[in-house]
Amino acid sequence: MNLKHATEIGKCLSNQTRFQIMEWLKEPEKHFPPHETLKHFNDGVCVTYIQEKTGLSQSTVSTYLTNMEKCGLLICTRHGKWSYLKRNEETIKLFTEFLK
Amino acid sequence: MNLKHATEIGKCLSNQTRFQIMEWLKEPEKHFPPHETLKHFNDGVCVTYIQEKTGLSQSTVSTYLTNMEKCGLLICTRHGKWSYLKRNEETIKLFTEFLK
DNA sequence: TTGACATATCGGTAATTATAGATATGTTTG
DNA sequence: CAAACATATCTATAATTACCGATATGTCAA
Repeated sequence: MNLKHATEIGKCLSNQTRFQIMEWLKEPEKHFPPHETLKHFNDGVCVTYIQEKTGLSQSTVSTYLTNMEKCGLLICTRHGKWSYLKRNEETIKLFTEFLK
Repeated sequence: MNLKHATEIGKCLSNQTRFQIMEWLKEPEKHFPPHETLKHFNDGVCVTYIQEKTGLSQSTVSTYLTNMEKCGLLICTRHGKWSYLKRNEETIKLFTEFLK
């Protein structure tokens, strides 16, 4: 973790919807309906569910999630036509340790 | 700490200069010259020193610091005509705990 | 292969933020 | 009180980000 990387993460956390997504993903089963094909949330939540919950457009949320993945806040796993997102606790830890 | 407050902090940390200030203030004696009137850095560093180190204008840095104080990232102590800024470790802790 | 669906990217406009200079406020000192 | 100095606030413009609709890409299932 360096200053530039940490600032990129700061940018992601500078928007209430994006920060909210990070919070929702702490407990997916609490905030999202179960997926049709997957029985668990091991790889997180699909883009559509997140998008619907935010109330923003598909393109906006897709861009959010892409950037959040780029800076390492989220991990994206593809299963068929779905992309599942989960928190990257490793990066979160590095970020918080860098800050304090 | 709630989502709105955490996002305000995120905004402060979304700019490289502001994040840098947080880092400098971890070890003031390492990054700033000693003050003329105060022998220690117990209350942090004066605005002028921070401003000079950033290379940005006085008004810009003053606004940065004001906002960083408003969201609780910094503590401002006035000594005569100088304002001294130091990190607010309490808020930083609450923020990092909220995120993880 | 084609249609349906999930996600990503592009291109544009509105909103917000960055940043500075000018000016105001508050404090010390002569 | 007046001058000098430290900091804060105001006003304006440039740069960036927010957000959407349209379109492209990728995948599955018939």
